Amino acid sequence: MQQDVGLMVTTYDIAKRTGLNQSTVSRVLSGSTLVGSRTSQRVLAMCRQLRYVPNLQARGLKTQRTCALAVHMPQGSQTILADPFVPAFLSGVSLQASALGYSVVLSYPGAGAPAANPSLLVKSRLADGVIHTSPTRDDPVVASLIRNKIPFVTGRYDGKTGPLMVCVDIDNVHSGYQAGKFLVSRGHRTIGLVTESKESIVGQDFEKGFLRAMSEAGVRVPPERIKSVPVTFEAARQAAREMLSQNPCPTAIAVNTALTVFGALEAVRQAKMKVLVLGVASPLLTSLYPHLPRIQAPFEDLGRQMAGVLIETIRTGKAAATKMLYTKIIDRDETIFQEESKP
Amino acid sequence: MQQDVGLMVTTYDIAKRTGLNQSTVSRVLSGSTLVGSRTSQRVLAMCRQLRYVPNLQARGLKTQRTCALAVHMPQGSQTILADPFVPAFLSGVSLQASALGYSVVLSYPGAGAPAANPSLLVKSRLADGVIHTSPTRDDPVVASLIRNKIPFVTGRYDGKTGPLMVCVDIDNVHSGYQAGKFLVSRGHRTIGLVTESKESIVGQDFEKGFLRAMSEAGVRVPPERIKSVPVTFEAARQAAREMLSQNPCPTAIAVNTALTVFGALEAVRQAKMKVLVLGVASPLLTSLYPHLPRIQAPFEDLGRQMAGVLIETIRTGKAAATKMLYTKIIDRDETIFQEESKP
DNA sequence: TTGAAAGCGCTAACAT
DNA sequence: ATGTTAGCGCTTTCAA
Repeated sequence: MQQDVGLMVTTYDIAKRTGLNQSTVSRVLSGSTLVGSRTSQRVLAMCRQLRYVPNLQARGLKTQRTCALAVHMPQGSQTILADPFVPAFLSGVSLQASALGYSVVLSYPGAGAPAANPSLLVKSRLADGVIHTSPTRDDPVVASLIRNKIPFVTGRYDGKTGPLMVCVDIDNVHSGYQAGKFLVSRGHRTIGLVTESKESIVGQDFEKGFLRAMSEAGVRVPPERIKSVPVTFEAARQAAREMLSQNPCPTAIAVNTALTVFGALEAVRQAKMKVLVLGVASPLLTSLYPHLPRIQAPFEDLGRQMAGVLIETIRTGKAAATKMLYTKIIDRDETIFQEESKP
Repeated sequence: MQQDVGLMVTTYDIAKRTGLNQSTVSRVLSGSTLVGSRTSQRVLAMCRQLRYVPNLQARGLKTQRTCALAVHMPQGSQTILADPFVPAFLSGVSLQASALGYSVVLSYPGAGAPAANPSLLVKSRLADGVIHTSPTRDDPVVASLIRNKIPFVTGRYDGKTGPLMVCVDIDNVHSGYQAGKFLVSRGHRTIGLVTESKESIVGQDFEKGFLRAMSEAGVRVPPERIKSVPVTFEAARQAAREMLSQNPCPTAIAVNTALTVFGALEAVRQAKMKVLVLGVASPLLTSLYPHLPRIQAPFEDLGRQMAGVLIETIRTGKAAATKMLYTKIIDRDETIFQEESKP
């Protein structure tokens, strides 16, 4: 039995105890092939015995890598504090990162020096690249990342791109299209749409896909049946209520965020009408309304993919290809609706 | 204007360009007083000009610190993926950490080598200490942390403690007590209780506080009016439904998790009864039922406090004092209910 | 196949 | 008040 010394065990200690050179120990640990299998055994055994753990700071200083990803959360604490997808997303990032030998550092804006600026996170050698969730239009953070030649991945972005920048996002055009196709396939012809405000690319894309599906089905959607609202329960309820008082009244309403669905559902409930609401799934939605079809957005997978693609970019030194993820529509019987043609 | 070289700017570069010694540059940057204010100016100016960013790996290797905290998330991906408080908690941790000059690394279990074991996170010099959310009974992670002399902070813990271990938690006895007092003060005398399963310390504490309030008010609570359920919507709905069919029927039900409230509310709705449900607040609860009193748990503050206390422990080398945080009851008119005496 | 030696960028004695 | 020097623990040439 080995006593637990408080001091750190180094490769030098392993070398001393095995009678080998410190660099040989290092070779064994980095899996070098140019080392005898006998010595390799001895070294490995001693590492276990002394509970050797490599010092990542020392390794990183030498190799100029950190093997860490920084996740930069969006501004607007209000939104982000309540976002039900943050846990799933972070879990995806973290699992994929650690599967590829990377760790994850978190960066919320609003505070201390390096955390505020993602570029500094990399320049100060806290991470090798940045996951920048939800870019704004002409995002200054994106500009800074490009200017500083930082490998990073972000969502769909319309502005200037860079050689180490990758976009991975959920395809909201596809999502809206599928939602539309689904409702049509279930016999609906008078369909309302509640999306987040016009500013949002997410909302715009969803609407575009939705309208394409309508047009393919020969369904006309008058402007009063499309409402863009702030992402709040109350705004969504108002919008849906107005829609329900129209003539003709929609038989279904599509909603593109996980929060606003509840507002629309409440409006329907209060109006005591039988109108189908098709919205983005959250665990709570399924609990509250178990027999409702829903749009399932792959947030954990988004985290996984972003981490994977970023690591690839870091390793190869050139941007991986843009990647799109697709939402699924889960029907009330838990089957998956899939319209073949993607827009 | 300075051209943007891709290479890293070091203190040596600053020294060369100012004609000073590299160690003098280092002194200036670490705010040493034994340096002339003239030279200090020159150095700082040159640092700005060359956009110098300190290399934290090098600094850490030398100082044997990382200035980073590891946050270790609990097991059971199902729960954690849906937990609405994760974002608020992480934001609190991150903001407080960066305010004190620390960064945050994330560790979800279930994957790669160092991430799985919080002790290794510190031994591999990825962090100086660990935030271990929600310990289990006789938690092996806690044991490992103690054994390895790792500074860490966790929730309320009954088992063996260690010299670098701190507990910070929300006082659930107090929470249950306040909930009980509040309901009594509003005239209720027949009150049901739905808590999470008997195994959970959180649930036990809440029940203890609740019963104390009842006993102080001279209200007897028969066992059938207390139900411990798994933290699911369905289980809570069942439990509440049974309770509503009892005779006498409760006029109020207290619920101690943010998810199960919805189940209880649904049961009340379906029974078409006017029974008050007092549960833990989530953003969605306030949206869906705006005119309901609620128990507000300070999760962002919990993150802040855990980070603060952990950093203190790291810096001083001895455990900070245990700290308790209190929930608040927000009444329907948004005022805060506060019973003076704390249990 | 292994050893010797240099050095990543920084801090912190120690010397001046 | 500033310069000199020695490492922190590791990887990686270059020799042997």
